[in-house]
Amino acid sequence: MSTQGRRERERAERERDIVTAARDLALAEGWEAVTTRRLAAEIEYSQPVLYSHFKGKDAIMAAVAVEGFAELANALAAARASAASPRQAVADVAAAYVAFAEQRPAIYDAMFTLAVDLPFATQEVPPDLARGFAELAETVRPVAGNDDLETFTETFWSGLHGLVTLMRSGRLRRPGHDHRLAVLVDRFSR
Amino acid sequence: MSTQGRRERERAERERDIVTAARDLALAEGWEAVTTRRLAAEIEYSQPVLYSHFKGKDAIMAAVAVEGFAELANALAAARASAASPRQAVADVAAAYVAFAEQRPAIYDAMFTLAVDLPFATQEVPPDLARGFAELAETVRPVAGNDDLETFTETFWSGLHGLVTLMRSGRLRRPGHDHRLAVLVDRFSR
DNA sequence: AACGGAACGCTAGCGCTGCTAGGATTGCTG
DNA sequence: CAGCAATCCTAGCAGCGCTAGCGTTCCGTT
Repeated sequence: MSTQGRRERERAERERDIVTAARDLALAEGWEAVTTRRLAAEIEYSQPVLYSHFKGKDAIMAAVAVEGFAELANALAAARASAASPRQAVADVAAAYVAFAEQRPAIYDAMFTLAVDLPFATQEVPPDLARGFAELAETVRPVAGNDDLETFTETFWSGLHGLVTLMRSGRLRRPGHDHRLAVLVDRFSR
Repeated sequence: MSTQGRRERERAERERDIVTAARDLALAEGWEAVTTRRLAAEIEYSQPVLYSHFKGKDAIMAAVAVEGFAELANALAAARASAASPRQAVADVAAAYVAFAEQRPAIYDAMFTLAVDLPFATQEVPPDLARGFAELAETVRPVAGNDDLETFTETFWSGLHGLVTLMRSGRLRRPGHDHRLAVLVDRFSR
């Protein structure tokens, strides 16, 4: 009876360990360093155990991404809540978004550039992803003007995403970063 | 005398074959299908031959990317030249950029998401890349207002890049695509 | 014209990847 | 206590990018 309960608990715990190990390893050394062998060594189990929890490496990355969605949503919500004005909120939330991407590049990649087996523009979007998007939408609502809010939000999001990815891959010079962000925010706040 | 000339010619030809094969294969089946073995089979030489031309697979991808820069620059130039007005030019060039990315996703990836061993924000930017950027800059000059032109261009570029990447990875719904592009262009044309 | 040497392209193989089949061990159940 | 079921490990597969080392072919020189 309680034995089964304990085993399920241990199993859930181990699943968390896997995701945590993947996350930490990715943050420290990038996703190319996250191999199933290293992951297995990290949790002190053999490789095949991973596959009794996840369909494959992509699914593990997806799990890390889902964690990231929650973090990002929280960061955006905090930035919006503490903003002095609706206009300032746009700038603050944008800055929070960029800061998140810069501080956790590997997680950002898992969320928005790599793993594709996550549902996005469908019904079954991960709740925390929807929450983050909603935060963004509420933030820009006052400046959306006549544009459809969802479309407007997606476009603003794309701008942020473009800045983040181009800069981190070295396509944009590091300086000027704040200026570009300011231009983006300004153009979407008029 | 002429023997050496012939060999150099053949060698150059073979190098072109490699890049072409890589490009075609990537376009047809994506970069994950482009392996050094398949590439070698395609050009009907053995694998190690590739390494006498390029430092590695990344260098081959970089060569494909450089070809892409020329194509993109041409497409942007054509769109700008045939635009009815400066304002319309912004929309047309943006549409041309997006169309390029959609029609040649693999090449776009090599140019802007994958290969990193290309110089970007330095002195030795590939000429065709600089040309493409210059086209973009000239296009948006009339609408840049007081913003620094280079910064403004980079930001607009980021917006386009964000739209392109998020949509192709399934993060944005396919419909709405034209609307989002319209919003972006509108916001950067005011 | 014959030879020494360099350039060339091949076969074979290394260490790594994600992933899986099969068996041994463990622990619960009747 | 016997039998069964779940669990986890060892071993291995096919594929990856890349390279060492050998055999051949062709060139320049005596």
